[in-house]
Amino acid sequence: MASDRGEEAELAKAYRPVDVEPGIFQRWLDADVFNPDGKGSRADWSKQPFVVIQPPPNVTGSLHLGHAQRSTVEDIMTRHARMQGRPSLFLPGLDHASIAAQYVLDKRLATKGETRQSLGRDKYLEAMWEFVRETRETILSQQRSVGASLDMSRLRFTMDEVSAAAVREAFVRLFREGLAYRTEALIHWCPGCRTSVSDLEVVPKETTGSLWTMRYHLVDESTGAADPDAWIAVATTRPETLLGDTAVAVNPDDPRYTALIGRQALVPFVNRPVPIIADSVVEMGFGTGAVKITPAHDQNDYDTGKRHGLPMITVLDDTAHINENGAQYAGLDRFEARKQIVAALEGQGDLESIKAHEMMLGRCQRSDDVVEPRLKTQWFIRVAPLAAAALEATRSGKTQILPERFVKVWEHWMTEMRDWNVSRQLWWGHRIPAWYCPDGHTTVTADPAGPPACEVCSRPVAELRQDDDIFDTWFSSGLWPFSTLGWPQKTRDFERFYPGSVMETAYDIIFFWVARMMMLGIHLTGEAPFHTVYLSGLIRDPYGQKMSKTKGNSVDPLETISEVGADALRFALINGSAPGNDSKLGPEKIENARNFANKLWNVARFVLGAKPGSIPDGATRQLPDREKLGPADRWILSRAAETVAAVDRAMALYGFGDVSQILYEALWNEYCDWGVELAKIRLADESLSASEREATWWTLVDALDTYLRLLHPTMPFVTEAIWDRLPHTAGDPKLLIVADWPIVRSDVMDATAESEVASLIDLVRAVRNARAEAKIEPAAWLPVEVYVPESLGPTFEALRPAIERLSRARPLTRSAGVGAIRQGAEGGLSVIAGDIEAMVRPAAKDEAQEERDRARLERELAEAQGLLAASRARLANEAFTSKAPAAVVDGVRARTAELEELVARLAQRLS
RNA sequence: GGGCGGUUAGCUCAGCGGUUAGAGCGCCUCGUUUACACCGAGGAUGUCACAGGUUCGAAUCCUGUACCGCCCACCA
Repeated sequence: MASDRGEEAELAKAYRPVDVEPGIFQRWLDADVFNPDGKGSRADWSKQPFVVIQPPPNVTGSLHLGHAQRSTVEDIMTRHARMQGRPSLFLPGLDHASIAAQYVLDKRLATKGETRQSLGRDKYLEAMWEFVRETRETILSQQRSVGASLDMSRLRFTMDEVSAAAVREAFVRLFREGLAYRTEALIHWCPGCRTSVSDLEVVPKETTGSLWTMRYHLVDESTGAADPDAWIAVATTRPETLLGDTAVAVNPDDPRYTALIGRQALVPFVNRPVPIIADSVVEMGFGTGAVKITPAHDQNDYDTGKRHGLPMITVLDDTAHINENGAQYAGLDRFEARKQIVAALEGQGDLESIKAHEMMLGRCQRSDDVVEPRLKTQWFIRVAPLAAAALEATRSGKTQILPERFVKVWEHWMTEMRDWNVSRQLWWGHRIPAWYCPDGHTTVTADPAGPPACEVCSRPVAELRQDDDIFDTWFSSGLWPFSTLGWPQKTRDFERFYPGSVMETAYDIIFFWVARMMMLGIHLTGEAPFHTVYLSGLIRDPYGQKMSKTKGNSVDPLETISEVGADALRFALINGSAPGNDSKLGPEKIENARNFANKLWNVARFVLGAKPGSIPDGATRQLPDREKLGPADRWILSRAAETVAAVDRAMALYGFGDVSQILYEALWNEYCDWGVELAKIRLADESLSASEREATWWTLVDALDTYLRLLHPTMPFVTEAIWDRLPHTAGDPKLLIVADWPIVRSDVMDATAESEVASLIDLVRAVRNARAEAKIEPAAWLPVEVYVPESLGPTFEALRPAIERLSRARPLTRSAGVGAIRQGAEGGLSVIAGDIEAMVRPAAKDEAQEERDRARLERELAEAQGLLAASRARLANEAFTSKAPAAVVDGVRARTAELEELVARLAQRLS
């Protein structure tokens, strides 16, 4: 393709992404430009490296729109930095996603009649590795199809050896510092996944349950037996846990129960006498005001139990069946046990009532099973000191959170966070490097071979037993920004690329991931892992719902890419979206983006095809000689320079949506609609010298070159394809991806050209408007007389052929004064555009047409008068003139004068 | 229960203290001028949710209200 450069490249009439994109990606790969150390890299190592951190997608996953959007944002930042010459790293990776991967694999095994348990740990892990080998390429290739310029030479997987070493090292350090500890505590248990999960993995869901009110008979103090006539009624949503009850609690201030405090109640079925205790957690107004306390199966009760030193009786096993402590209910599933217990209570007359009850029920994020609080011995990370350091980093500005409104959420959460349970009773993940000896000592080591012996009593390793559990996936994800760079080794990459620049992710994993990276990163490396946290919004369907395959409302990014191309998809995902805001993506938006890609493609076709024959093929691009330029040329160059400045400003604020909008408007409304249209006429103007026509063409090329550079991060494929065919300067690299980001060229900024050309564009618009409103045959050429102020004369003359053609004016005559035009107004269409006045002369007298024109002028007059009145009223307001800034007051004065002038002119035309 | 967003043209959204509130789509009228009908020219459409307040000036800032959405929270 490179060899086509300069030749008359035949381009398809419509932009066809399929013809263009695969080849381009391959060219980038061949040139080795994604790797900042690659042979095609033009990285300037004296500049601050740019490192974007992406959440590594799940190995078993496939691309959805959320990924596509994030990859796009990350890629835009990376490409932008790369073009600025900064060594830029966009590191690809995969997450092993313990629980999610096991969930998927288990389902798969189930179709073959196998289970995790039937295979056993080793076989299961083998199966997992095999599975992961199959799936891992999918998501990576999908990311590439969006155009993500990932440096594949640095691909990392959270289960690779580098990551494993980091996990062990991190854990050992935390353990030695007392920040990792093992204890029995109440944790969330998912009976479906058969593992504990962290607080975050429990999703509370609105559920209609029942509130059962049941009687616990009091223990007769003299006989020690249940008193059939005395009871305390308790309300519960979980009757089956009564098997594990060890108290009944009432509020100490509740007069109804004061007399009962200190007495014993008998738990049904298990016939356990338990104390009636007083605790202020009990709400007097709820239920009966008396609560059964099951410390081993409820967070609240656990706390109450701790406060009162109550026994904790576990009645559920790993599969949520009643265990041996459940008397006759042992072996029953929790819900079956509930049913039977309720029935039994009712049978013995101890069930007072059943009421429907709205409540929040915790379910497993992964399997949707109802999560069971229960006691387990697990490893925890002491979070308070880590969170404090993370908070310090955001408060001091070492790490900035965008958009800012998330800071409050962040602060709140980091302040309230409970210790993090990192043990998982799963197999796919990093096994906890802790060994226990029969004497109860714990030995922890980073050595992959394990410890030689118990570090307390020196028992040989053979007598030690390694912890069966693995770490929560987020523990290894939390090390991602540095484990990927080889930490704890002081590698070259770690030195150069840590800490990262921007961490990009959707706001829904701010706690799961961002918080953990911050805490672990600061603690283990001494530095916050990134300077900026950029939080993206979620992509929703056109109805604002989360997309999901089961709902059938999901847009498949790959399908979209095959239809409209990655560029259009990227543009659609970025345009009109603001950081942290959810955005909706429907077919219209994608179509609009596709149209934009096509527009760009076609204007490039035009420019390439319009090359004057006097310019040899393969000529080097040069900035045209300013002397040879027409006003429209100066205008377009100036507009392009202004656009560079505007894009730079938006980029600095991470306003990628703004960037896309600025470029959309500049390219379509300015460059295509006027720049190219004006240039066409000049290019065909035989009265100009060849060098002048060449200068106009070079201007088009120059501005297009600028726009392509600016647009490249957002739409890498089309821009690369077009740029390839455009003439280049000697210093240009072969590929746009490594070309220099445009600098703001103040030397081509030209305020005079901008305002003069804008005035004449307004004139053309006004003439067109008058003609259309009067319903004049669009194709008709009509004589137009025009008056332009003296100062505009030269520009007007230079653009005369263009104005003629674009406003279909023939002949276009210039009148010496306004008066002359106004005098001959009879039957003509009056046009006022700023300082310029014109008169369009229809071929024949047409009463209806005149009437329509008059109506138009009257409307314009009324409008101008309204505005004038408003302006005058403002100036008449003493408070305004004295208090508003001088510039604003002057602006209104000038505006008023203009309006007065306009009103006078319109009135004169109508008289 | 606490917190955070949102409420702007028929639809989706941008604008977040200063002239006449914008875009895309849709709609209406025209149009095959040799880049583009995935196009061009022109047009219509808004008490910027509501009520107060601050200000010379409010869609924009403050307070409250109403809906909608999300996040956090141990009423069993």
